[in-house]
Amino acid sequence: MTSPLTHPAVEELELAVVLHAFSDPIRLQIVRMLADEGPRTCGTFVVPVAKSTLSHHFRVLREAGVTLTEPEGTQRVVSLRRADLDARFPGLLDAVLAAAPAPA
Amino acid sequence: MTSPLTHPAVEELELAVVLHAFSDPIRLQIVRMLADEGPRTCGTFVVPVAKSTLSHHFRVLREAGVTLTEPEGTQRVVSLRRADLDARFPGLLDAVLAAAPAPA
DNA sequence: CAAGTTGTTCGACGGATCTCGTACAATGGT
DNA sequence: ACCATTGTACGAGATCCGTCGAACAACTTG
Repeated sequence: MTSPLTHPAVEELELAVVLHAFSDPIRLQIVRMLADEGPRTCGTFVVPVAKSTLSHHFRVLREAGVTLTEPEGTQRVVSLRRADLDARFPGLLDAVLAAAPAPA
Repeated sequence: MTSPLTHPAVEELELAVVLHAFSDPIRLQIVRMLADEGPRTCGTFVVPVAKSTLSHHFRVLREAGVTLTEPEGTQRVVSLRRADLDARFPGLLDAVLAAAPAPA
């Protein structure tokens, strides 16, 4: 609601940063939900953390270039930057998703 | 030289832990060297950190299940657990290696 | 305009991480 | 035996990370 929502460009994505974004159970869960059910607003993610913590994770994912966050009224729609990730790190997202928990 | 060199079993490998092991530039560099030139002793890795720091990174990689460390006289031979990683997280190692720096 | 909804920001806390230098252990060679 | 080589273990320090609650900002709706 304040910041200009900065996202890194495709050529700016760094492998170590993206991997670090993936290396947290909560964020992994978020990525999995995004992959399974498409873009959603922040509030629809049911994870066992406080709202501010969830906001923190969205920032990490966004700044790493994993997700795209777009304002939409009072809410924010979060989506996976699948094409960008595939272009920069071919196969990485698929491999992570294939191995991510709760594949059911 | 002291510890019994514990390695996690294949079924014990955790995605978040492995990803975290990959999410450091130095360790990424180590993994790349291992993939490119096969098993090597600890001392043959030329990285810009102190010896004790390098030892720390080897421990992180080993405990995550990324590498196998075997005593060999005074030295220790480090190798990639490629088959185990592929079995547990298909495509992950390849994707990381394909995206890792210094692909030349 | 007032109130409610949605999500961020801030400060704080505990714990983990990366880094180093020094000291130590284990093996091999002289 | 003694020493050199190889790598680990042990603090220690600085930084970062994940977590929370409380306060704030932005937009929608009554």
